[in-house]
Amino acid sequence: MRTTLKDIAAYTGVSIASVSLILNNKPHRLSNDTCEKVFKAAEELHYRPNVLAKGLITNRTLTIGLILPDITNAYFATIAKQIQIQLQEADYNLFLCNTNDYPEKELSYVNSLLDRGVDGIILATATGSSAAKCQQIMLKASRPLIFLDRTSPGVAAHSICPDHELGGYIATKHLIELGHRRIGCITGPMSLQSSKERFFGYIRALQEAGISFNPEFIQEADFRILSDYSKLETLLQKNVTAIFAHNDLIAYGVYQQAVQHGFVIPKDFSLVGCDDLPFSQLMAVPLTTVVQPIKELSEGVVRLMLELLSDYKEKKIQTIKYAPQLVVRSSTAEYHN
Amino acid sequence: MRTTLKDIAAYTGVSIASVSLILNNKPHRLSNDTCEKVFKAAEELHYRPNVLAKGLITNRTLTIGLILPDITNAYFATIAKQIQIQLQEADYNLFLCNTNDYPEKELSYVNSLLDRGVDGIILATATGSSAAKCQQIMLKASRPLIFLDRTSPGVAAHSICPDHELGGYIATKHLIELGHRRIGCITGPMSLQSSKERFFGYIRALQEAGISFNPEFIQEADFRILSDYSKLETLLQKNVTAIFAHNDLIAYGVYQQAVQHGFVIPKDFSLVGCDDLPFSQLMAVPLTTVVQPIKELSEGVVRLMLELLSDYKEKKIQTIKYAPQLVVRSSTAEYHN
DNA sequence: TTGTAAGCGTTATCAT
DNA sequence: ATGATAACGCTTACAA
Repeated sequence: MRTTLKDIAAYTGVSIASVSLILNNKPHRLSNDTCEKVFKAAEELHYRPNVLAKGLITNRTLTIGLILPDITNAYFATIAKQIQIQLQEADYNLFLCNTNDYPEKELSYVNSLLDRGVDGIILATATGSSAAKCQQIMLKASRPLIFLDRTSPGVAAHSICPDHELGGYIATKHLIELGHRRIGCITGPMSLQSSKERFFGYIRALQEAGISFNPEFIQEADFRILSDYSKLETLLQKNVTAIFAHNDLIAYGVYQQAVQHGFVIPKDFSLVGCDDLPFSQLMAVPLTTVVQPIKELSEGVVRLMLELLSDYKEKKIQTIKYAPQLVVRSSTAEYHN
Repeated sequence: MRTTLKDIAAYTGVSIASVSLILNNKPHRLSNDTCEKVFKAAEELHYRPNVLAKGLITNRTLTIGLILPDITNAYFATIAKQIQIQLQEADYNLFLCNTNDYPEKELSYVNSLLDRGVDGIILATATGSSAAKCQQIMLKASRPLIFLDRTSPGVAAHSICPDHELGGYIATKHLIELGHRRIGCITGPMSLQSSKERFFGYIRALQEAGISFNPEFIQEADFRILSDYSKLETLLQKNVTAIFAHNDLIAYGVYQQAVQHGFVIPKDFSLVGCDDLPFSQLMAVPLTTVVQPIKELSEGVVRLMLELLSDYKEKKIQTIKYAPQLVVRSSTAEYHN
C-alpha cells in the first residue's frame, strides 16, 4: 500500500495536520525536532503525496492538457516534446490528445481534461468552429486556455502562434526575387486560420511586386502528404514556374509526383515548403522552406501558461506571434523568361 | 461553478446517494419517476463526474500513462497516436511522457504518473537498467505495467513487441539472397534489447547462409539520423557491399552521406533500413526496409491493458511478439562479384 | 423505495 | 507549538 499522511502521523506520533504543514513547507511553529522526525519518516516510508486528494481540495493537479491535430506530423510532435520538457521542469505533467483534425473532438477533449482536473489547456487545433465554445467552457471553469499555432479571429483568447502571414509572405517573396511571376499555391484547409494567413502573405507579396493575383493558381489540399496528382497537374497546365506549398508534407507529395511524372525540380519549377521538417534537408533535392519558431512557441506557451496559473485574474489577453524564417536550399532557382 | 452530485440532489430533492446510484446505472430500486427526474437534471445542469473525487474512492481514473523514448521519432509517434485512439474509444485518457532516452527519467515518470492515479502504464523505453525497478513499483501499487517495443529479458513482465530478431533476420536474408556476403550492420544502442535482437537476427541469417561473422562489419550508433560519416566510411573501407541499418533514421543518414561523398545507392552498395517511416518511400531512392506491425502492437497493447484492468489478479505473464515484414524498394540490388 | 453516514487522502480553519 | 475537525466530490455499506 501507498504511504499516506496518516501513516507518517502514526509513525511519528505527530498529527496529520502538522505533518501536512511540515512536508509542504507551509508557515508553522513546530519544533525543529518534530520537523526532522517527520521529514525522516517521509523519506523512510517513501511518502509521495496523492495528487488526486490534493487536487480535490486545492483545485490544482500540476497537470496541463495539450490538444493537437496530429502528433504524427513532425511539426506538432516537436512542439509536444518541447512543451513536455518545459513543463516537466516546473513539475507539471502533460495530458496529450489527438483530434486527427476532427473539430468535434476538441470539445469532448476539453471536457474530459477538465473532468480530470487539469490546471489549464493548450489547444492547437482551432478550426474556429469549436474555439468559442471551448473558450467559454474554460472561462466557466476558471482555467486558462491558450491557443497554439492556430487562432480563431473572433475569439478573444490567449494565443501563441508563428506569424503565418509572414511565413507566406517570405516564401512568396523569395520566389519573386528569383524572377518568378507565375507562382502557384497549394494551400492547407482554408477553414484553418493558419492556411488563410499564409494565403494572405502570399497575396501581399504578389501585390507588393505588382503581380496581379490569379485564382487559377490556387489549389486547396490538406496538411498531409499530397497524393492526388490532379492538383499539381492543374497548376502545371497553367504554366506556373514556381509553387508555394503550405507545408512540407504537401511539398513532399508535390516532389514525389513531380519525379514520377518526369519533372525536375528546380529546373522545371521551383518549390518552397513550410515547417522545415527533419526530412526536408535529406531529400535528393533539399527543400527550400520556412522554418517555424518552434522553440520560441513552446517556451512561450509554457511561460504564459505558468504565468496565468500563478495568478489567474482576468489577465490582459496576450496574442503573441513569433517570426518564421526562410531557409534556402536547392528546390528553388532563378527564373528567366 | 461545476455541477456536483450535491447540486443535482438539491435540484431534484433526491439524496446524493440515490443520484449517484442512478447516474452510474448501479443496481437500485428507485422509482422510474425519480430516475427520470435525476437524468433530466443531470442533463440540464450539464453534470460531469469529477474524476479526481471518483478516483480517490474507486482507485480508478480512466487514465493510462505512456512513457516513450522520443515522440519525435515517427515510429513512436504513430504508436502513440494509435494507442490514444484505441484508448479514447474505451473512454480512457492518455498521459504522455518523453524520456529522450534517459533511463533515469523512466522511474521518475512512473512515480509521478502513479501520484496522479493512473490505472496502468505502458512503458516503451526499457533499457534494462530501470525496468526491474519500475516493475517492482507498479507491482507494489497493484497496477498493470506493460513493456512495449522493448523488453528487459531478466524481468518477468507483460510485454508486447515487434519480433526484432525476425526483423534483423529478414533484412539480412534479403541482402544475402541478392548475393551479398560482405554485409555491414549499423546498430542502434546495444544497451537496448531491440538492438541486440536485430543484431542476433543478422547473425542468424549469416550463419544459415554459411557466412562467417566479421566483427569489423559492425558499427554502433543511436536511433537518430546518422550524422557522423566515420561509421559509414569505416564500413566502406572494409568493402562491404550492403548495409543493414537498424532503423530508418540511421539509414537516412547513411543515404545522405553516401550522396555527399559521391556514392550511388544501390550501385555502390545496397541499403536496408527498419521501421518504414513515411519518408522512406519518398526518397529519391526509395528505401527497402522492414515494416513494423504498428497497428497490431497498438491494438494489442491496449487490448491487454484493458484486460488486465478488468480483473487484476496475477494474470499469466503475457509476452507477445508480432512479426514485421520486409518491403522491397529501390535501395537494394543484386550483387555479382 | 430512499436516506444516512463513513471514508478515500488531502488542506484549511480554528482551538488549545 | 500542536491537534481536532470540516471540507473537497464522490461511492458504498447499512439503515429506515
